[in-house]
Amino acid sequence: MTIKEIADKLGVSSTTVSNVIRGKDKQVSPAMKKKVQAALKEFNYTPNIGAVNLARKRSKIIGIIFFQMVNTENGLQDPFAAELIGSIEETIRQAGYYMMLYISDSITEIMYWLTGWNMEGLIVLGSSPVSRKELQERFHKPVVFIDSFLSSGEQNHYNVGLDDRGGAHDMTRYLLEQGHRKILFAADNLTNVDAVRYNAFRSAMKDFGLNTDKEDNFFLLEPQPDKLQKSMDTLCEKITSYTAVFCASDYYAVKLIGSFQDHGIRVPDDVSVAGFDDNYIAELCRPRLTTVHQDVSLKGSTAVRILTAVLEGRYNSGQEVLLPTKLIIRDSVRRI
Amino acid sequence: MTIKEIADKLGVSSTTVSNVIRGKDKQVSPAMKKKVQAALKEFNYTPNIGAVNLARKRSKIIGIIFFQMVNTENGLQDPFAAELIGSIEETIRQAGYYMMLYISDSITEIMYWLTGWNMEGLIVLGSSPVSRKELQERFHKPVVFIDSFLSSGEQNHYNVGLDDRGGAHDMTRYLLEQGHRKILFAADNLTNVDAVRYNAFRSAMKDFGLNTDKEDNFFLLEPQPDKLQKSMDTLCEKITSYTAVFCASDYYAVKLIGSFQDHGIRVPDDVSVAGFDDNYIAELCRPRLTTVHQDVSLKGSTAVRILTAVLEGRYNSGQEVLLPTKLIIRDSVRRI
DNA sequence: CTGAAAGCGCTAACAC
DNA sequence: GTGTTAGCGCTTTCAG
Repeated sequence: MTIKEIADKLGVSSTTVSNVIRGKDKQVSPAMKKKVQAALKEFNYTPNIGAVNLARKRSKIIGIIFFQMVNTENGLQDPFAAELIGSIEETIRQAGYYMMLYISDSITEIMYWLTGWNMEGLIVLGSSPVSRKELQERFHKPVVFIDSFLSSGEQNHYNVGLDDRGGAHDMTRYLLEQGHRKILFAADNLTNVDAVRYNAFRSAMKDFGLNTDKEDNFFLLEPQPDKLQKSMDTLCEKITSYTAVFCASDYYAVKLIGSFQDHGIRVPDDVSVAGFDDNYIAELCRPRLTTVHQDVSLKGSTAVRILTAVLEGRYNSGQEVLLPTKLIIRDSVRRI
Repeated sequence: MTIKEIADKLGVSSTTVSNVIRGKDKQVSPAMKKKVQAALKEFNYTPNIGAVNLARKRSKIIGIIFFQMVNTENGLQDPFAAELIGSIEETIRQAGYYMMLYISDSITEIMYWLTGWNMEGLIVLGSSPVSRKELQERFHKPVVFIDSFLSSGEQNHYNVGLDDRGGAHDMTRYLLEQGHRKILFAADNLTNVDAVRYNAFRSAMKDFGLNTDKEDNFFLLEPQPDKLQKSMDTLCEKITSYTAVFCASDYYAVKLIGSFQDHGIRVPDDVSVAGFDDNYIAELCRPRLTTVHQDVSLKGSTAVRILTAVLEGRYNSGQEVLLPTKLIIRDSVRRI
């Protein structure tokens, strides 16, 4: 059922129908309005969104893209990405936009998709720095990154991140307060967010006058599925000289607790373990994980809100938003 | 850069340009073809997909919808949904379609979205039976359900599910072989997939000449966040008369193992626990979970493959596809 | 082999 | 108030 068909049935022009549809009421008589509205209802009219977009030269589509991260399987597997997408979808829908998802690391493909659909804006998860620059050059609409870092002078780009610094600092302080001195930080890389977390850990240690030597306080986990177990085992052997390990994510923390258990090392009796993120596994495992909480849904909705505000010309805050963290004390760290 | 602009620059008609773009080579001279292709490259032409769709009266969009399930939070939180979406996206993209995601349980909203975007097909996750019938009446294009059930005579609808029956049967057999006789089945409902699993459990028990009384072998978990812990506690108190519990999902199994531990009940020494799904938590927790594996990514890609095959008129298998399960024996069930 | 013209469903000046 | 008309960017007859 098209506007024209409705108009014909009513013996009026399509402009009139279009006008009442779009609420340009002032230009149409009350009687006509009633009549048209009745017909609209009767024939169950639904606008062809594509046609509207073509005519209005916009799309109301917000693209969500995953730059696939290296060394990682299907990025959507982890609950973090899932919750994020869920909250993004909800916020987009409520704002009257539509969402298209694309997972790729080919800038060519991405650009084709972006311009082909005339996307109004973009939300990027897991940005890789390489393609990042090209994006900047070839896509001239607002883009909001999640957990990324803006370069200086980056126009029309926004970022919603986490106060990783504060979170890691708080956790380190807590470990120190519980009497721990020999603490190991474990992560699978030392870039982006993980670097921030590690540096905050380090600086908190330093403030306490403790050893800050990377050789001594950092352990690199190999993320590849076939190598991860081996690095966990290595860590288990090495652990005797430490009383606590602070993992860059809950996933690794829980995995590590399991490995410790397999090696007959008790948590937290023999060694304490702390995580980061407060995933749903943090409360599922035993001992329950002491970790740093972040509000993932808020991250997603914030990203969308910034984007829509920019699109509608009503954004006036900074390009960078850092969400707060919260220390969650459970059972995997003990006082010594 | 539009077709017309390119055509003007080259001094040819837009039809010619369009022809080479669409590979209608036979109708255009090799020389012309080269020339146009060069221009296309030079000006970095990208078709306006919306315009193409309008002209061709199709959309190449496949809609993915979540009927929000009752009693459940953001459905996307769980890793199952996440992995599913990931594999669906990948398969859709590779098949040359686009994906739009929508989470809603309002049939009105859904219909608006579906017809407004002229979706070519639909994949439904977590269907609720109510809206299901309306969908059937109002959307006359192929829809593939995941983990649902087709009513007889349902036209143009497909379902990809799991051999839940076989999986639950295998697990029950295994528990019996390990010497268990008093087995409790725990789930948060007795509909859909969970009903199939429970019935298969029951029938395997019956085949073994064992008690099949629901009062005695079924425990209802209250899924609401504030009530779940209480039902877990109740289960823990009740457990003395059983030697094993078979949970309808890994999530509950792991949660239950934690609760048992909290109550000083050892798994698998005091009681065995089995799960279903083989989530990534199944290998993360301790003891590692004995469970029934399903290939979630395959589920997603199968759904998309069926849909695209139907759309392209090359589907000739049944409306119902049941994916196989596999028994995964780990450490949460012991021989008694 | 190439091009003119109509049309996909809708919007937006601009007349009447 | 209501209708006419010209597009939005592309495809697709149908002539030449």
